[in-house]
Amino acid sequence: MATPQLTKNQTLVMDALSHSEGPMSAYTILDKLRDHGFRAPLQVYRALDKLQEYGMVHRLESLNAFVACTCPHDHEHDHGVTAFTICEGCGQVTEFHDEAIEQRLSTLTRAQNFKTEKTTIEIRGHCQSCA
Amino acid sequence: MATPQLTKNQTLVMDALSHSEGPMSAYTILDKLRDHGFRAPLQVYRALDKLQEYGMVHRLESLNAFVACTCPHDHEHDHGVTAFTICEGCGQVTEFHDEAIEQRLSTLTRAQNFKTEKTTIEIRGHCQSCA
DNA sequence: GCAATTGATGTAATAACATTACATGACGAC
DNA sequence: GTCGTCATGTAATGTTATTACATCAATTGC
Repeated sequence: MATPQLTKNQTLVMDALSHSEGPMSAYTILDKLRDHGFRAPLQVYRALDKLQEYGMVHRLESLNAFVACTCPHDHEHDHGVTAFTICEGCGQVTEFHDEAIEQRLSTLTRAQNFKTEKTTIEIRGHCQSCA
Repeated sequence: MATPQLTKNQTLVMDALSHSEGPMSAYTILDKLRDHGFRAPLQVYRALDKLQEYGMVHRLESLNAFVACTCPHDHEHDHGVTAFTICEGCGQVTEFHDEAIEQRLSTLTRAQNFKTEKTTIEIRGHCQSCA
């Protein structure tokens, strides 16, 4: 999907996430953006929905939080399955992609005639520094 | 981990989940168990925590819901990584395990010196009937 | 026996996350 | 200009999860 011009709110949310060290909850983003006129959760959720649609933001299901995509490419093509390691110590999140896993999952879902729409892979643990 | 004798509340929650077609939220479980004396969310969450610890229940992060483990074995040994397909149509959840994926993830996390504690794999889509 | 500890339970209150409903404004197509 | 569409603003509410504190039962050590 081609990334369209972002709206004002989408830009604000994207910037907040980009400049953050780690993942942020919707309400944390809201608080960061109060100075910029944000008043209600919905403003954040609406922007996040679009940004996810554009592939610029990922939702971490196990944290109820959001991160900017760290993928070096632009977002004009699909990157397939996205996986994350999430450090319980420092909160660091690392995004990665792996063709082999993607293939294998595809084989397995195909075997049960399952039509995949979205795949979530999240690995909780401790990073090298926090082990 | 050897499965200990379940307490009264744990048994009630486990039975509720076992007899359910699909995943249930904590609050849905609570409602089902009002007749059995449950009054507060915490009673459910405490039981669920233990049941997950014993490997008898899995949490579906992308649904904020819980399912009984469908693994045919008893729960006295680790089954490694658990993955799920989740149908958006009928709500059916299928649990599966795959050695190849486990190996591959292990290799990848090892490469970043990441110590895995819990792995979440959830595939949202449509099952054969609902496609 | 009987403190002391541990683990399960009960209850209330609150925190954290997310959505519904409805109103308004900006802008291009026609 | 008016219609349709999309972004926005605001309030209210719904859903999920935790904190804090009190009680009770079983076990241990003395």
